[in-house]
Amino acid sequence: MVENEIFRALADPTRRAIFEKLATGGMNASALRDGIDISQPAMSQHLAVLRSAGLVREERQGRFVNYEVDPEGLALIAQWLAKYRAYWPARIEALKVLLKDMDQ
Amino acid sequence: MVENEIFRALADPTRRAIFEKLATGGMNASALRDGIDISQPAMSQHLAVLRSAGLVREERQGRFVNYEVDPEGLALIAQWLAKYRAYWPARIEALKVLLKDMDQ
DNA sequence: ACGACAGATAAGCATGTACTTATGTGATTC
DNA sequence: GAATCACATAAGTACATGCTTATCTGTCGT
Repeated sequence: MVENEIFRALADPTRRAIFEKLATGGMNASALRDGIDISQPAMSQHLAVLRSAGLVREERQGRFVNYEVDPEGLALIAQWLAKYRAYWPARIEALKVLLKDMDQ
Repeated sequence: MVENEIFRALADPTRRAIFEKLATGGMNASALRDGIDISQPAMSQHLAVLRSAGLVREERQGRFVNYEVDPEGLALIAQWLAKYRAYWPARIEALKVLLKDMDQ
């Protein structure tokens, strides 16, 4: 089950921090490390989890590996969330505004 | 951090199943149990986790406790997701359709 | 070809988590 | 008011998870 890996991946605060940083722009694993207090193997392991969850994708560039946000994972969360749209109250307005933004 | 509790709560497949069932309509803890193979204490513990994450809320009714989906938690996920709207590709179309649904 | 570098993988360990059984707490029924 | 019911809590246990240190793989510069 794909949702399982996604939510499991995001359940860890360090992993969310990595994802958030990656969302500011693609970068390699070393660049990701500074600012976050984490060892090289730990980072590598976290990236592997995020990648297998479809939240992040990699691209080899010589001896560097460039990581970037994979929209696939985000889309799956949105799909999951959409199943419960019946429970959305007034916040729908906010979402509509957001949608308009995306549309331009 | 609230996001932490939410994602942690949803990381467990049993808990997602409970939430999903609850999304079909509020019900008490015993009613939630049938169909899902789970002991009474386990259910109680899962509900406590979902509740403290803001995904579910309870209402005492005599000796029963009625549970229902709490929109608060869902809204927080949506907010989290919105931070990454820059990464949404063509799926925006799908979301727009969804939005139209919600709007009617 | 060799050393340095970016990153992945392996193995071990400490802590977290989801379950179990047992028991506690209120509300209901007789 | 005693038994029963719905649910919560406690304590223990097996397994998952995130870290560590050590090592491996592959690429680059010289």
